[in-house]
Amino acid sequence: MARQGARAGTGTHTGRVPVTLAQIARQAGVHVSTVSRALSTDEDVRGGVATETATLIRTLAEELGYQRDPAGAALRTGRSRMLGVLVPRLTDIVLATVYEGIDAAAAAAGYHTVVANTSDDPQLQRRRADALLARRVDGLVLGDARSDSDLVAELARQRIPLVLVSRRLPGRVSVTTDDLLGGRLAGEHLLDLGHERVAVVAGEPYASTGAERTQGFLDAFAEAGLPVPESHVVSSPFDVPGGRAAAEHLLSLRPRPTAIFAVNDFAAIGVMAAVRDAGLLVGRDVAVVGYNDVPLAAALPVPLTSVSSPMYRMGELAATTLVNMLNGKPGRSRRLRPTLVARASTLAGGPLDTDGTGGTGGTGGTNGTNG
Amino acid sequence: MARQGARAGTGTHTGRVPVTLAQIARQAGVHVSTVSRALSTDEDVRGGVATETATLIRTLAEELGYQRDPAGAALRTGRSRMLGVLVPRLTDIVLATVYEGIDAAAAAAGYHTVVANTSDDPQLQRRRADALLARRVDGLVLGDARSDSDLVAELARQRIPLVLVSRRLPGRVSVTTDDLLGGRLAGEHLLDLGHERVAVVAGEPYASTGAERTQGFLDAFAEAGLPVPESHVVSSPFDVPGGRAAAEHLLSLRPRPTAIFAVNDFAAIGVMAAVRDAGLLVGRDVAVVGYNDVPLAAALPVPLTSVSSPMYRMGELAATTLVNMLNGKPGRSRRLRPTLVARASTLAGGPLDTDGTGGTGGTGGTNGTNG
DNA sequence: AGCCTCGTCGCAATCGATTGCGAAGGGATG
DNA sequence: CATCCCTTCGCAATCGATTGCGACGAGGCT
Repeated sequence: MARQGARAGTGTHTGRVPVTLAQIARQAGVHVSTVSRALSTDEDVRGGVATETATLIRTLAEELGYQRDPAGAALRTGRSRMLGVLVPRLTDIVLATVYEGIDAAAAAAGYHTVVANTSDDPQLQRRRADALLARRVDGLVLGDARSDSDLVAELARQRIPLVLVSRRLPGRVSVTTDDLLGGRLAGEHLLDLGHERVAVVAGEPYASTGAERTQGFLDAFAEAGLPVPESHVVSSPFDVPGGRAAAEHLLSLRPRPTAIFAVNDFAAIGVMAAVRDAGLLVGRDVAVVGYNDVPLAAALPVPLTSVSSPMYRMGELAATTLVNMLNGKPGRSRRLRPTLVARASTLAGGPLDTDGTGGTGGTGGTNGTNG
Repeated sequence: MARQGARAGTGTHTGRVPVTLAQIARQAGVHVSTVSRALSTDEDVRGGVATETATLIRTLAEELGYQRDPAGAALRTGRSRMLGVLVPRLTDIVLATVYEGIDAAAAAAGYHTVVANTSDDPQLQRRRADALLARRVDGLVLGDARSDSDLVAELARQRIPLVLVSRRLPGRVSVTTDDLLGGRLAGEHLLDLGHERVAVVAGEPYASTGAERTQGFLDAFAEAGLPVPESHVVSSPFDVPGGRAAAEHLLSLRPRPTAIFAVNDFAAIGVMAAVRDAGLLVGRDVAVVGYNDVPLAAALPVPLTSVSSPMYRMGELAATTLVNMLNGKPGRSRRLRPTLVARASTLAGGPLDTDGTGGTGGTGGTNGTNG
């Protein structure tokens, strides 16, 4: 029965007592239900209380430093005002950036978020989703949707409000970049530079991102009358070692491709390493294009040409979309427009870089604010 | 009054009805209080119910797919089983890794975590902390403690259980690496290589990490009879542009330093860029040492010598420490031991690297699991 | 003047879990 | 055989917020 008194925020006054609706009601000389209504954000509800009474209650609440108890509210309403977020890995700066956007937009709408890593592992995805649901989140933002898993379908069948982000899935509400277009931009860029023998590091087949970026790229070359043979398209993990291994294979082909498109910047960094190891020069002997334009891309010794995608904005939109759905509005998928940022990895010897060494770019943030 | 039925997890059976303690009690023919006790994790409490009854109830709960409603439990007990985490930025891979450790350990102890970015901004720190407290988190893990702010003191005065991670503050429970030792390791490494004129990119003065790493480094050189002049120690942001700007200044000094220690890997990457821009070769003309040994350090064109710190483990320990404190045990600070990983950025021309170009290392994960 | 309507607000139930207290029962002991 | 103790479990209060319903009073309308 011993309950420690609720703690007040760092902000305002108040001493020890847990300030509840009843406290305010007593001081205002009204019933708690009136206080509840006066403090509600719902317009219709607050309309039920006289303006004068409402302002009195609100100033009183302010003075006492009242903060609604989420547990009480959640118990009564059945909604927790918490959103669950699933990502492959938070140490991946792409998803970390998306998550920052999600959290910012959610906070602006009065929601908190709880995030969990799934390592792109179907079993972990299920476990983490269940854990989030056990926490009674009001909805889910999934950043790790796999086309070879039925987890999303199951969740949808349970009528759990959810929005996909970064990756798409047919028939689901999602917020992504237009990966087909992004891949096409990469292809057209290389076509403009005169490349005819190109290869693709295509990422994991279960991720729509890799698949669609690859498809868009292939479309561009096919339409130009230079179809890319299947042997020049290899899948790989979305990381440095993955890109490196894939590129080692591609560079062993004869005739050797003059350009490689990697569907992810980290894989592209691995590609660049493999190019160097083969005794070739990135940008002159082999052009490299990445995807996402992470801050590091511009800071590399040979700055990386990359398709820039609005990651933070994607997160924001995903969160607001989900919140709208929770408010009864229908969810609508969005595809954001990517742009290509050309740098030395495709332009060495060209207008932007004449000596092939590159310099370190350096406008990029690549931040490390820790210590 | 219309409450949507609680949703069951993806896992087990159950149909529509929200399965509560009352449900189970009815089916088991006992009172809800008995069910509550039988399902409690607290040994003393569960002892109060007969083993036979307990197992019956537990299997029944399992079959029905019962999941405790966090709101109800939180309302009654006053504890939410949620931990708040504050970090400067989640897009910083160092703190992201620490956070992954925190979350994993918290989950293992039955806690969820809620994380928020503060951008190292004192105002944001306060706002985010208040928001977390309003969510009634049971305790706080702070990864962004500033020596020039009294936020931590205020929180402590309010008797809010908290543990610092990554950065220390005098008199507070913290889990960090031994940054004095880490700085010393960097210094001794350069001394071993015969360097006599060195410089330090010291990070932000308000962060204990930068300050102590710098101090340890300076101690090593002072004890060797080669004190580093104050002009060779400059503070800077913990990011690439910050390190770059600081290094540009340091490289303009005459005589030029032969080695630069940056208290953070990202700053070190900026240093390397400045060295290249000055027409010098990293590792031969100027040695560079970083700190944290992020996966990228090994994957750079010139692999970066860095002081490796157990970031994930630090997070784990911080979380378990906080959970212990919540269980009444006294909190004890921990300082984990860092190790130095020597690579080409200090060894070019030496045993590990003979041509100065480095190759791209490549065992490092530098993962990007997204798409 | 009487009746109806609308604006305000109080009443009380309700959400789900926890826990101090007390009661009932069985077994052990004097 | 009576008493006491211990084990096991039920009772009911409680946490804080929300909300349908009903009551009351003032004002307007006929």
